[in-house]
Amino acid sequence: MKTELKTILTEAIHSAFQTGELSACDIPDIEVEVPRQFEHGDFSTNIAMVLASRLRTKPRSLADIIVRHLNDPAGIIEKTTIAGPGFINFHLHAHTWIRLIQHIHEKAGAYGACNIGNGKRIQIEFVSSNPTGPLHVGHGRGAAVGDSVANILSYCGYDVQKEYYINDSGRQIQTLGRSVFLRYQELLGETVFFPEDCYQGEYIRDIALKIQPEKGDSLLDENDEHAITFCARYAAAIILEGMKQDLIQFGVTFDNWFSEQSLYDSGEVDTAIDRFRQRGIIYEKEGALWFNTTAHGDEKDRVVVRQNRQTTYFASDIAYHYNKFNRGFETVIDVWGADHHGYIPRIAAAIESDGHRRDQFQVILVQLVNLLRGGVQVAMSTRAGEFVTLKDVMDEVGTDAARFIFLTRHYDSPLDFDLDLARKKSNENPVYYVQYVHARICSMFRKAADIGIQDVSWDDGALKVLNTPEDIQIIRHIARYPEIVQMSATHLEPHRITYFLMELAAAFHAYYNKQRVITEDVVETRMRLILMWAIRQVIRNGLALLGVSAPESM
RNA sequence: GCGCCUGUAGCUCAGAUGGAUAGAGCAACGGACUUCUAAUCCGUAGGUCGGGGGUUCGAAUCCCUCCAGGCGUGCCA
Repeated sequence: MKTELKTILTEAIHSAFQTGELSACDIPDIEVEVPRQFEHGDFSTNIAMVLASRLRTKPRSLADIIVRHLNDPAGIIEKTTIAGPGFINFHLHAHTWIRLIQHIHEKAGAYGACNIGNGKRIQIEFVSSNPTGPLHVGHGRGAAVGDSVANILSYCGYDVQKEYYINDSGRQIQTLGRSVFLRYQELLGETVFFPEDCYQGEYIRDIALKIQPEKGDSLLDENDEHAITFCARYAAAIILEGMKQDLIQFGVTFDNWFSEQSLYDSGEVDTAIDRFRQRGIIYEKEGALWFNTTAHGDEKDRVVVRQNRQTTYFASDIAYHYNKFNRGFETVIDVWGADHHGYIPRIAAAIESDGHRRDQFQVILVQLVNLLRGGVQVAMSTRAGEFVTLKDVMDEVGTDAARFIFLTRHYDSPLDFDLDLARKKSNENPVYYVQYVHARICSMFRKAADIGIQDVSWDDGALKVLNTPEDIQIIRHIARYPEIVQMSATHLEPHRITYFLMELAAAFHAYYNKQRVITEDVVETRMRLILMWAIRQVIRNGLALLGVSAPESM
């Protein structure tokens, strides 16, 4: 609709150029938007005001000229007015709106999809939790955001790959091995000192318990280093498997699981270091190897290889991101916890040093989640092993509620996750509020089938029935959906869809209370059902992008 | 100290990438079920968009500055 109006406007301006009523100039991007006020019409444009400053004339008289040159061959506009400082407001014919329903019927599951991605290959890496403990709610938010962004991007024509980066190398894994080994020794009756920097959680004991029947007490005879390495691998595998199961329950699957260790095994870390070293980007100082990240705006250079010859995580991250781009992705998105934001400049520096543009690397920083129960914050401490896991939350409130609530905030804003609210089956719970729309419409269709109405495909008769103010209002609402999807794709912001759905749900429930759908008038009923069908489709499409189910009944 | 993020109704948050009279949910108050699912709806009340400057026809939105909060600032992960 907007594009049609833009075309009409562009032609009108050109036409005015030709008659000399406007002196020719470059036409800026024409903005057409939905006004806040209903009286301001269905769409409005500020083009006259923008042009006025260029042509140094009065916006209102300019608007007047443009309006006189408007040509609307398809007859979509009912009337055009000039208002305020120079807005041109368009009021569309009811049938223009109702025709949109036909469009939705044709597009169905693809209504809202677009091709702004044009097949561009894009990778999104998320969760990527170290396999040293179960996923907690914070990871859940990252998973919900990452998965939904991936859905949205592929819906908008991008070729998306979802990847999980497994930090299965380095000190944390060593610590994991040590923790498990200590618990294992403890289990076999040895008195051990369990240090504070080891993983305190009960799950460490559970893993040790699994090793015992397999290995007996034989690990005690091996040297500690071997035993710890064994425990580390064993534990990481179990934990990783658990995370995969949790993610499956959460409805998140990955296209690829990428191991950090593999970067060392394949020599890619060394290769990356050598390559940058040859180019002088990595240099030696005080016995360590440094990456010249300040050249790309970082505060200070960062160490890649320490004095003791051990590599830092930055080293493997350089190799990892190099590897990503080598796989042909045009854009790479990382989803991180907001506490890692200090890491962006150095990764960006590494990527730029490889000859990629800064905008080919995007980071979504997800703020933390506060769990609330009874209005009180649930204490969480990873260190002490006291945390509520993602699985706990899913089991308690369900995956739909969890996913939806994780997406009810901009990722940049901390999220209060109210467990009591999430479990509640009432209008206070936004998940049910939206899902209820779908269930209600499904119920109508069951009712309609009972009285013999089966076929609800588009019919031109709808043009005569769906023209009440209530109908037009809700059609205007669903008309905005494709733009919302596009915006959330370009901004990587799934919450826009969440909000859209909540608003659409409100509009539907209001409609439902005001306008009866199933009546004795079979023809009218069928026409109204055509609209209901479209609304249900939009709800379904939106929920799908969020990874939330659309139940037939509740 | 420096950097990033945040500051909008009593509370939790949206705000179309500069538009017209700033919105929603919760909480408060008053209403609506012999009705396609009341898991719903309608109404009332609530604001110095943290403060102050600037940019322009026009600012919650962009720039500067100050204040408050969060996070970061390792040869940690």
